[in-house]
Amino acid sequence: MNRVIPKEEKIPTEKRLRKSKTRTLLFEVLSESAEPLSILDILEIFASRKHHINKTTLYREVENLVTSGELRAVQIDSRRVSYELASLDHHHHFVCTSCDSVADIVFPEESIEKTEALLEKQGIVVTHHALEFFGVCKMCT
Amino acid sequence: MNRVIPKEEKIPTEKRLRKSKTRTLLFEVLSESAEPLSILDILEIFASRKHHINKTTLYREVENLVTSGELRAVQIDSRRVSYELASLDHHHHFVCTSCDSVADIVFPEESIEKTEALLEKQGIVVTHHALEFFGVCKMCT
DNA sequence: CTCCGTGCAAAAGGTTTGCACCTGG
DNA sequence: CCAGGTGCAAACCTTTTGCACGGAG
Repeated sequence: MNRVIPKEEKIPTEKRLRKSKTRTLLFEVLSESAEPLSILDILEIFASRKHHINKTTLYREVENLVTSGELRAVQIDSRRVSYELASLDHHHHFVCTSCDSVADIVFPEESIEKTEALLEKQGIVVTHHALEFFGVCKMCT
Repeated sequence: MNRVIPKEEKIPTEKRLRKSKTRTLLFEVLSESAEPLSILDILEIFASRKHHINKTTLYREVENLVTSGELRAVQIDSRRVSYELASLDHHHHFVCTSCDSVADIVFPEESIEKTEALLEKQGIVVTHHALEFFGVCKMCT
């Protein structure tokens, strides 16, 4: 796992994150995963690796990393939020409604950019967008 | 030939929905609303109209209507699901992360259709998609 | 008379909070 | 030391389930 950690510009409100086994393992697990993981997924994987971690702690850890911009929250399942590395290239998801698997999708962004430009012209600030496709994957048909 | 005696099994037919004050009011409220409503929103509106309705009942009612294809579930807030009339033209949403308001967005579908065709060619069945833009609306800037 | 609509209580399941203690820098 | 990391219990909030009854068709 080779991650470049951006030099901090010492913004007073920002937490300085320390090293911790949990955080290291979290990045490891996320970069090995082909799809975004929910808190409960991560908890399970941690357990299988004999790293005992409290659920609450993990929730807080993940929130820290989302705030600091290292993780991205992804809403795939209406019941739970999943997370992926923010360092991944911008992409979208295909979600199989049968087995809940998730695959990355590349999508030409021009039309999205055009729409965003249109919105900006109306005085709206667009920060990000999400595009998901739903259906049945090859394995499930 | 060992002819199997046909069982009087009910083929899972759809529920026949009866008339009910709740359902009528639900459609009324949803068609008057400019944005998708969550269960709790609806409950509040019902209360303001002096129509007492149990939360559980509403959950079930809405689920029935989603199943029968009259409502569409929309995931805008990670914490709760919202609903809109399925009879609305296909569209997407802009969500203001400051005031949580939602506006409909028209978006050229060609690129999405192209991507869907590509997926179908890979043996994937695409049933639907969702596209949301997030940012700050005019009122909040 | 048979489903569907409804209410109430309680459970379920994901997420957050409060408090206390530990620990890296 | 001190702020961040951690654990535990309990609260919170949305959604689901079980059970019972009444009413439309």
